[in-house]
Amino acid sequence: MVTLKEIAKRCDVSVSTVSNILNGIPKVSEDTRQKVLQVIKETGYQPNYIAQGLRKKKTKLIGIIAEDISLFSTPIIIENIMSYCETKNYRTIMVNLRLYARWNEQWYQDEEEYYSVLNPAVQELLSIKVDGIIYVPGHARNMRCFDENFKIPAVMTYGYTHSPDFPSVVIDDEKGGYDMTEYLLEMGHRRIGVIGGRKDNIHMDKRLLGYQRALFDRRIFYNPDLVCYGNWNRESGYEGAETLIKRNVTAIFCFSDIIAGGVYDYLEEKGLEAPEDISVVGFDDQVIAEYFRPSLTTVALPLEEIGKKAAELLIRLLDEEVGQTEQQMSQIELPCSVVLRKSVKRLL
Amino acid sequence: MVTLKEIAKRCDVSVSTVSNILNGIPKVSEDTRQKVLQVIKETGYQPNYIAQGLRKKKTKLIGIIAEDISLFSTPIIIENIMSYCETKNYRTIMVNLRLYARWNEQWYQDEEEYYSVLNPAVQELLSIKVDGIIYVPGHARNMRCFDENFKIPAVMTYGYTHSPDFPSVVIDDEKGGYDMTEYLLEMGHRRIGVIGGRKDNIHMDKRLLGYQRALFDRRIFYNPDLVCYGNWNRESGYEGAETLIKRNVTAIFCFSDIIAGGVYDYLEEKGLEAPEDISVVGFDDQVIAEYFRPSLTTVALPLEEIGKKAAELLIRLLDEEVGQTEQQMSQIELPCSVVLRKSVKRLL
DNA sequence: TTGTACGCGTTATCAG
DNA sequence: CTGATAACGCGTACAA
Repeated sequence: MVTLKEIAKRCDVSVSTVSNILNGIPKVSEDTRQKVLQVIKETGYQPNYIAQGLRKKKTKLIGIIAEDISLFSTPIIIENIMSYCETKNYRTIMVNLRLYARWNEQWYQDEEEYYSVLNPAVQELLSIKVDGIIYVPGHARNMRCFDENFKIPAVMTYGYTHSPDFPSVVIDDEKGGYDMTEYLLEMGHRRIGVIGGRKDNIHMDKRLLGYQRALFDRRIFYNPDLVCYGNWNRESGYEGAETLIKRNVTAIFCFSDIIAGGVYDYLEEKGLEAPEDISVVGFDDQVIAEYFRPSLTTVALPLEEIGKKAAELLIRLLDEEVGQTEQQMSQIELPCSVVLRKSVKRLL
Repeated sequence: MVTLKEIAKRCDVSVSTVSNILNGIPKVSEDTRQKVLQVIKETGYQPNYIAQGLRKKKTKLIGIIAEDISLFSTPIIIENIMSYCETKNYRTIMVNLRLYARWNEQWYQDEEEYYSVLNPAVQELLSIKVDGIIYVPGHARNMRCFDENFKIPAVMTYGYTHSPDFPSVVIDDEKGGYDMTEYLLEMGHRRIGVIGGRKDNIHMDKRLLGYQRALFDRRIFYNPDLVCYGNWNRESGYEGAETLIKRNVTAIFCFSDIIAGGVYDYLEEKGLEAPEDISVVGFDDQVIAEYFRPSLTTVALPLEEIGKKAAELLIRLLDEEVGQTEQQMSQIELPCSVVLRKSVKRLL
């Protein structure tokens, strides 16, 4: 690694002079300035960020903790965090907890195990002296990643912190559920089945709430028999489809695209076709939605906006040294959008 | 951050004593040992890795440079790197170049721009004092990421370094192309079309070479008219299908699953069906392959193995201080595997 | 323009 | 057995 000292030696000047030049301190002769800049260019010198931070107390480095980068939502959020940070001259670095690969969905069960993975990761970022941290979980839930006396600013994406100290940027699941249900109602559907995840899951509860509210606004009775709980996976979709079709629904609202994949599986097996025989919609707008036949009408998550907003929030915290007062927006909800494709039929 | 000094103060001992206890140096009374360990547990103290590295010259930290974590192959490779590192008690940290998001496929064109992104990322990892680096590109090509006098060990995945200093772990594209072609031949196909990427692309060239060799081994003449160059995307698949079907192929070998998606688009539009009217196979075994109707027979990349092997190589370099001599295996090729699904029909 | 103390948390060394 | 202190690395700030 090329250091300041080396540059100084090559130019026969002191480290101070080189440092001054780099920091734009004017009291340097033009001659030495040119010479030093030349050598810096030749050697490709770049400052050691850690050493800089040692004195300046600011590293201009933001740490990202991802629960699992293999989940479809994570890279998109991270990409947008990074993109925004770059425009504000912050660099980023990332640690990956690999929770999903490690424990396959069970990670939020055992607190102790969770912290045994989280804490070293946090320590790693603190060692590096990041100025702030953004946390990117795999799915929405109530989070307690950092305790109250955590020293540096942190922002939560996707999850709920319920803490004014750590703002969170979440998706508006309820409105997503509402909008899609409203769309199906608009298309003439009245018996709309639902297949989702487990009962205590935040996504599940909020989307279902939106579904109920949309029905209610049209004065349609909510029928719990048309709601299937499951595991967010393809099998749940298959089983849910079987149940719901027996109960004569005209449309199935899957709370994930993967579930919709299972519904398609069932339809294919029974020789049925969407949207002719039954309408199917999803949630997430994963890449696969576009490859389904027929392509899947679904609800797109505002992942780009989440990343951008979280970065924006953190950097504001960092640059403006906002007091606790300004943190009214300690929770920001971002809207989903319905993406129309070809899996819904208009009735009548 | 809890520091050694704090622990020492709380226990009324010196930092040296605490440090000795943590490092298992035996000349400490059992009493103080217990007390200190107790306090360490209570406070959740964890050593500052950077400070440790300052003296020990080893941080037990491995840096990963990803060209773009949004590409399907990257998270899988990284996941497996990390998983292996963890078993060997190495921690990992990652920087993301975002090349794809930045320049959309054009990143390998302009050297200067490329290095303007790569160099700060490398510097970031060097600042942090990682013990070694693994590079994860978005696609295979010849790489010169690090110059000869780069100080720390580095391993390349996916790309070709052609340098004994930096071993690379790559996929055996040629054998992948061979095996799939051989499978199609085995199924009775003789006129097999190909749709791939651009001409100078390593994946394209090697897969095509495998295709040719498989034909040759069966004494079938290679017909360049049955090979369509393109952009690896859905549109290329659509256009390629149009061309190849006019030329009466019975099977189309798409060099990516995405291309196969375009072929399916074309078939649907023309009222044709795979595999009845024509057989279609892909390459990559992305998640979408399983959601295609009919599900897509394709070639799976050894991404897990790449990640694991790269980590293994790097850690061996790190732990054993191998001399240049032992680095015979400066390039390791890992085999792909054919995944049979439902998009191929047996002829006759 | 230069010399040099200082910032950080840990470990190594040596004295008590 | 325990503790004081130097050293590690590199860049910045301030006095000279």
